[in-house]
Amino acid sequence: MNAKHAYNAIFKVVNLIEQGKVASYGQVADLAGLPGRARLTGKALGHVPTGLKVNWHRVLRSNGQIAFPKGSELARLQCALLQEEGVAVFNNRVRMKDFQWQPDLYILLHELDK
DNA sequence: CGAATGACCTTAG
DNA sequence: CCTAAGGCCATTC
Repeated sequence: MNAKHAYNAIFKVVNLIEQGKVASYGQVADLAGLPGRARLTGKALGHVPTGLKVNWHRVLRSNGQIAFPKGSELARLQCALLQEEGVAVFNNRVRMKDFQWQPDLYILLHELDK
């Protein structure tokens, strides 16, 4: 599997995350068939092809923290986007217990197997 | 081609 | 709560 396919798989998984829910980089990597490559997820989200819409703001660190330094432009943006979707963000962080995405395995297999 | 660099993770202290 | 260390690996320099 080359990098291009990996990126596609990642984008696909990220776009499957439902509104009002969040997932971690590692979780996305796993579901995309890239176990142990959480960093690649971050890499991918940092190089989204222009014109392609990706729900990057629903992806957080495994502990629920936003991956950007607090106060940075991107952090503020991600915060705002999440709150618009009903996800409570406190001090640059989300309570994973309350908002973590529970993937629908049926849809997941159906979507990724093509 | 080797070294540095990340939108990371987990465990241990 | 925090730091440190070890693992991961595509991309860039």
